[in-house]
Amino acid sequence: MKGFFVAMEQLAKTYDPKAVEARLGAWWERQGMYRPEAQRHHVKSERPFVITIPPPNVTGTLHMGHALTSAIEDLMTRYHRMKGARTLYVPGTDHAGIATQAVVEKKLAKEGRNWRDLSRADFLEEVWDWKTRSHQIITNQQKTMGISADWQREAFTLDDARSLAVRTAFKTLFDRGLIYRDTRMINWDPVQLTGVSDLEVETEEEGEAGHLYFVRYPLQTNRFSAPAHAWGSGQWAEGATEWITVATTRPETILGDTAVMVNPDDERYTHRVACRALLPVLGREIPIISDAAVESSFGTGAVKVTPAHDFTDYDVGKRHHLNLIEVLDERARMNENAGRYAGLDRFECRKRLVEDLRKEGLLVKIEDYQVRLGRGQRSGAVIEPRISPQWFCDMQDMARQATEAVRSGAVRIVPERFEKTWFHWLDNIRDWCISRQLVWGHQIPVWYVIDPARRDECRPQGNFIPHPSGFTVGAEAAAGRPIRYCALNEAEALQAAQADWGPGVFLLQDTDVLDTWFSSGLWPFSTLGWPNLSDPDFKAYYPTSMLETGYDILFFWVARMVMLGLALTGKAPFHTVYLHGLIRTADGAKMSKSRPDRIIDPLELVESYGTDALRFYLVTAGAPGNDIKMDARKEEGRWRSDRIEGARNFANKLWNAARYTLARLEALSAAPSQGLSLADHWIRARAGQVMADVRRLMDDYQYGEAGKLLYDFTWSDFCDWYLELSKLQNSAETRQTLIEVLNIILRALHPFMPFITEEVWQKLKDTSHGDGQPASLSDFPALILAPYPRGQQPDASGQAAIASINAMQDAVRAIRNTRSERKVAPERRIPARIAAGRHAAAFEALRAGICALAQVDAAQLVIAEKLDAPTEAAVTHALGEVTVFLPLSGMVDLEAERVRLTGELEALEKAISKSQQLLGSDFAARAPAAVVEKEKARQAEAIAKREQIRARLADL
RNA sequence: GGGCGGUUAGCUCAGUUGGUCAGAGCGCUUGUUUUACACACAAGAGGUCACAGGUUCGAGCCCUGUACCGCCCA
Repeated sequence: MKGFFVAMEQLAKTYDPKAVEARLGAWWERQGMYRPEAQRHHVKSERPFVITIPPPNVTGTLHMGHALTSAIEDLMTRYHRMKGARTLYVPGTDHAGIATQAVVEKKLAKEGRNWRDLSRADFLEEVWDWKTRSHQIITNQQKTMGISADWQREAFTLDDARSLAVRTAFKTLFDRGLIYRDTRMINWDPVQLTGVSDLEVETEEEGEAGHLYFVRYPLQTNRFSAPAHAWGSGQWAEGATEWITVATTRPETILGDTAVMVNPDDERYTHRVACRALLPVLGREIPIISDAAVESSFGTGAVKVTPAHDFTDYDVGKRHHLNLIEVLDERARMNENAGRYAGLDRFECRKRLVEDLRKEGLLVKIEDYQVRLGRGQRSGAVIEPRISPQWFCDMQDMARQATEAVRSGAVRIVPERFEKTWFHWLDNIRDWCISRQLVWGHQIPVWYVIDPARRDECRPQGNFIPHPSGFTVGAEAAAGRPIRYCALNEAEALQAAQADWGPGVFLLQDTDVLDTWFSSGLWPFSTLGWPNLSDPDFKAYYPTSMLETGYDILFFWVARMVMLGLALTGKAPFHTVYLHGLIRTADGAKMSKSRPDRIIDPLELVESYGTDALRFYLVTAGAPGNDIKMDARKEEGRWRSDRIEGARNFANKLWNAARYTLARLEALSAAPSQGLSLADHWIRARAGQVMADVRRLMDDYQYGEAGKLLYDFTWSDFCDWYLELSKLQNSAETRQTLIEVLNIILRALHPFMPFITEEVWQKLKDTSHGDGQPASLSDFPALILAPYPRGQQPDASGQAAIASINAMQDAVRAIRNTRSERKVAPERRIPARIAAGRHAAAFEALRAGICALAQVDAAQLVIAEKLDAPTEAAVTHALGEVTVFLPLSGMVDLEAERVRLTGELEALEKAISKSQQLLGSDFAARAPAAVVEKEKARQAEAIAKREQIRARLADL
């Protein structure tokens, strides 16, 4: 027993994550255990498991969403590594063009500097500085989270290898005619001064508080052909006799109107079609047209048409050959076409124009209206539809292939319900605007042949560089030669151009950069050496196995990876997509979007509870694809969460179970062989049973359920029952069982709680040295590389052990219940008589355990197959096969006992008659035999109990 | 307007082939300094699984409809 206490002293009474996490993380990495090459123990038949990290943006720090990502991905990685697959988890970060640029712009603004005053080179230096700092924070966070990624393969979307991949991808698609440049209406961010894709525009579901303005336009008639008075005179419309009233939320765009339109089926306006109206302010003659695009129920049924500033109107304009008149500039200020309002911001213009309309008697009314505004995802600015030359990627064929990949099962989406979203989006896809007018990103690999006469005009003006497409040689001079070249680099472009144009040709590269998602879209293969098809990583690890991310970027990222992967590598880049839910704050707001004061740095929670607790919580908090509302609240400046606290308590439970077990192993090191006890047998059978379920759940992506199962097994079966029973056993077999079951628990829990399990496992390995150490313990240098436990359905004797222990547990609980109800003093040992039926032998074997667990007096414990009810007053528990009598002289209230038993009897009668009814119905004929048998057994047990209780009541 | 998800114990949530499925954690009540753990142990209270129909021998689980909440797309 001496060794017992010594060993106990060695481990702290409470688990201290700080003492082990950093040390173990560094050790695993230093030992190369995160690298696939280091896994000498891999099982040949297992396919490699490859997962690339969703590269976090280098905009700042990671939030809880990233922590969830890390927890799940690393769980998958560690699980497959332990299952014996060669495992590669590729880490990296994303340059996040528009987002990072916006963050750095803001940072400079805070310092009182305007980024547009800086040269591009100087600004880029600022961004790189930011990137470096952010990257450092992010990797520190990820290492703290314990992700077992191969850091030697770390990638960045803007590093040299990824840049080559981007240029190659662009050129490949360009050469296939799938990337083209065109001038069309796109979404324009007037704050960041760049085009953005459809996906980057966000619309508030309910709309925002705004107004609907009803404005009347005078119609041209014989007597009123044009305004005779100046705008602002108050008499502008003098002489007009007929009017058409339009409703608009954007009166300032009236200046760009080139028509008024009504629905062809709207009889109110039939007679107006083909009339001409006079545009307020400018007096421009515009036609009244009919087009089905108008909803008659909106406003007056007549709407203004501004083809240059509205998507619908743009299409209408094309159909009706209307003029395009732009009245807004790139910053959404009124331009020279706005007449007297030129130079005003759009909102200021709106105010003034509405006032002027009122003055001229053209404003009919203003109603409150919820306006659905599109806002830039990063800038929050109101997005303007704008006609602009941009690069596009033709999505039609790629989308079809991506659809087919999921439909055919080549790509599986988990949970399955997201497949519908996938199909819907891809079926309605529009071409992707891939160019951005930013500085931070992959410059488009296209070079223009510049007109020699205009070379000076293209020079940078401060930080502004004119787009070279405006300075190319003319068509005549080109004489059929290309005026732009797409190439992998400038040298190649120049070589190609010189072949056509001679040595003096002057080229300038396109100044636009690519949408960040274009480079992210190549991630699963750009990180593995593509476009070098003979790169060993590409050959060994592509296609990857798994893509794990939040469902909010299914379109942004996942769909584009599948499309680009299929188009460029001919293969879907992964076969499974696992989508997790979003982390929300206690009041349901999206964590990533919410106010900064609500964003939780995972490291704060790690500081409070430890990484393992945070990880276990995140993985078991919800079901796949479901959002997780965190219960975190701030107390005294510190984030607290009851759920994570629960996970921390579990870690501590495991720690103490191990602490006790390790001490016992020392104490039992010379224990004699006595054969497996019933308890030993039981816990082994249970372990096999539980692990079978855990494996099934893990392979079915039910990580939360698997975690809960292990939690219950560890806490209830192992700690509450087995460890308590083992205290009474001193055999070599019990020592062996302790080793094996703890070993199973540690291995099974490792993907959930990597640090504490490795720490304890190493100690178990040291303590259990010598013969009989399981191979899964002795043959591996670290738990991270040890095999995941196999499940095993219990054999007949295992099932018998489980049945007996279950019966014993029922008996013990019944006795404890009575002790508590009757307020028996905790230290008082009581007599008990147990009629255990077929479990009699088992109960006899468990005699000491029963006495210890239920505080029964060993001298007064009678166990037999059958027993007569005691003659003295006693409490009776009818437990089916087992009956427990507790003679508690002087403590049994006969009347109370009669009431209690009568109550039980009534419940049983009810259950029996319900059973009877069921068995008498079609159920017996229609339900599967096994189910019917079960029901019969249940009824039989109820009847047995009833008889026991009836007999007891008769005795009372 | 189209689509998806949610509505289960006071709170946060599990419950995937319809047959002990009515669960967990936290909280609550009552005991306990039991020599691994008070970050614990033991006992207990607490829900007609949103509502209305339907299918079925049998329905939180399948179908239809309704209400409310959330999200996505137009």
